[in-house]
Amino acid sequence: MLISELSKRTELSIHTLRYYEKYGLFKGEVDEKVKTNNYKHYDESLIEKVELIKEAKEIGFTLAEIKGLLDDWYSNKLSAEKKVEVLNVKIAEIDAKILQLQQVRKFLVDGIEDVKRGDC
Amino acid sequence: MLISELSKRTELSIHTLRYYEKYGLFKGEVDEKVKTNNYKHYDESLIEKVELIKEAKEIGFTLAEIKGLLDDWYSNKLSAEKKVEVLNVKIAEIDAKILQLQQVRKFLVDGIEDVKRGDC
DNA sequence: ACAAAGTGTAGACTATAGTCTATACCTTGT
DNA sequence: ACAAGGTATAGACTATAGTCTACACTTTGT
Repeated sequence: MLISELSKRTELSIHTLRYYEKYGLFKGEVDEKVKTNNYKHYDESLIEKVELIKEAKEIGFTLAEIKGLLDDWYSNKLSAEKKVEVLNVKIAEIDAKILQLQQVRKFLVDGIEDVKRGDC
Repeated sequence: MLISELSKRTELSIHTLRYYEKYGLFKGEVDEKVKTNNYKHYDESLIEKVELIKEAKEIGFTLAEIKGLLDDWYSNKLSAEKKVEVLNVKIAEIDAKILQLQQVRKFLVDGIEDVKRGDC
């Protein structure tokens, strides 16, 4: 698919997608058979990858971190053990974030109790 | 306490604290009895408030959102019902974030399974 | 009394992550 | 064939959240 379809299906602007591509989060392929243009084609599987990027961003990972993870993942320079290790580090980071969220959540729930008791 | 103590105890730089103060997240009080300077004094209770700001930031709230919440909270313009409502909205946002984290976590855990099965 | 360290303000600078504009070329429908 | 719309690239611009510098004044230790 071309950039506009990718944009529609991922609900990211063409600008943002190009920014991500230039950043190195993914890349499209120019059809070598076509000499008249250099339109880039994006694979069906990219949809899922972009969705993951979106999720990762929303939960607070930076583009640099996401790129690092994707690079490691698709490099084939990493052994299976290393890949598992990389993933476990990220899982630990996520668990830490979940804990923080639960702390702030508790703070807010306590706040509601205070209000209901008239302490505020 | 003065700014340097606040900085040490919150582990935020003086620059950042001044930025937050100027942003309106909190404010120090100038001692009216002292005419020679306009050093600002910060209340003991601010430590906890700043910690909350730090937590909220880390879990992805922007300064604008945090300011909105704090303003509502300390405004006394809100009825108890409104306050509870505001808090419930934030709790719902946090729950959504936790769900997202769990989704990405699952993705990574599945990734580990793939690696272990040799799919990657 | 003097130097060193603390405080306040303003404004410049940086990094991250876009977002937009201009320009030029290409494709498609009629 | 031609207008309308799609694509690529480069570079300018924006917003958020700091971070740093310069300058002036104040406080404190010796």
